[in-house]
Amino acid sequence: MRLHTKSRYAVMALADMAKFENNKPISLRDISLRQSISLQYLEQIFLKLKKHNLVKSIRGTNGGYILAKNANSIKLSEIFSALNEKVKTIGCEKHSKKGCNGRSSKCITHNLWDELDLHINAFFENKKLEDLISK
Amino acid sequence: MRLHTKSRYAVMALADMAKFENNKPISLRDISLRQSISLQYLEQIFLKLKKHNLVKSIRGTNGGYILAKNANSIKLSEIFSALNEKVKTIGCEKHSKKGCNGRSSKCITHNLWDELDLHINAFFENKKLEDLISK
DNA sequence: TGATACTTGACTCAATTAGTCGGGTATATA
DNA sequence: TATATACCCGACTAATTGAGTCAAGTATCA
Repeated sequence: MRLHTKSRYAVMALADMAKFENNKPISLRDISLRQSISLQYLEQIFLKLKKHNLVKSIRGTNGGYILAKNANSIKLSEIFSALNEKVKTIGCEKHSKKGCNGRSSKCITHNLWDELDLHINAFFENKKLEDLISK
Repeated sequence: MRLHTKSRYAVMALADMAKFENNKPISLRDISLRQSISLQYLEQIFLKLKKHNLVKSIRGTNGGYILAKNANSIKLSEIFSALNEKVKTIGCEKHSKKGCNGRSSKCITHNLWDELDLHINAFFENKKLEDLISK
């Protein structure tokens, strides 16, 4: 069971931004150097973060990204959903009332995976970006 | 973020056994048919379950497997650990006090992944095999 | 006008997982 | 004692898919 690097890097990068915030745009180059993440990989990630309104971009010289909202109001769940990270219990359509694995009824463990999903999402729902940098 | 099929099938198979338990060994063939899991894949899975003392095997005609303990005392965490399923936050050695990603210090999100790990494990720690079949 | 930095799609490479194959061995039952 | 059943186990294949790179942009500042 693993998280994708994109989600992990997204959280790292945003935490980095929150930490080094000073009203100026932060360039991906800086984040790349500080967090040891390839610049071009970061570009892919920030494209998604931007599309989901977690960051705003400023182009050109001295450009970069700024957080679109305050770090204390960005939930980790938003970041993960921007990156399309989700719990996949393959074969069981999540929340599906229909069958699993092509069978006509729900599989014997169907409810379990649903619960697990809720349990994990609750974790991300209750964590804010700010929680990562304070202290 | 996904579970391996082996872990999922292991839970399904054991739940199946708990459900159809009647003091006789249950053959993998039966489980295979009921749960639509390939027999040979089940064999791989049960090898591990056996090594971790979750099931006992009886060889020969009318052989099969029986649960090594009562369904209400088998924690899902035991099943997952038998199958080597674990949360991997690659790059950060779990619980490591040393650096992440080759850096000298802990990465900015290190504690987060530790917490996530604990959170997920707690879920499996509190679930018993029996919980899946009652009702 | 040149440098900086965001934008975007396509592509490669490697790892890992899912699942199969085939040849065992042990045991119950007829 | 023969035979069928069912566990045992290592090796192998095939496909996915994720991680990360490449290349060719476009916008903006100084």
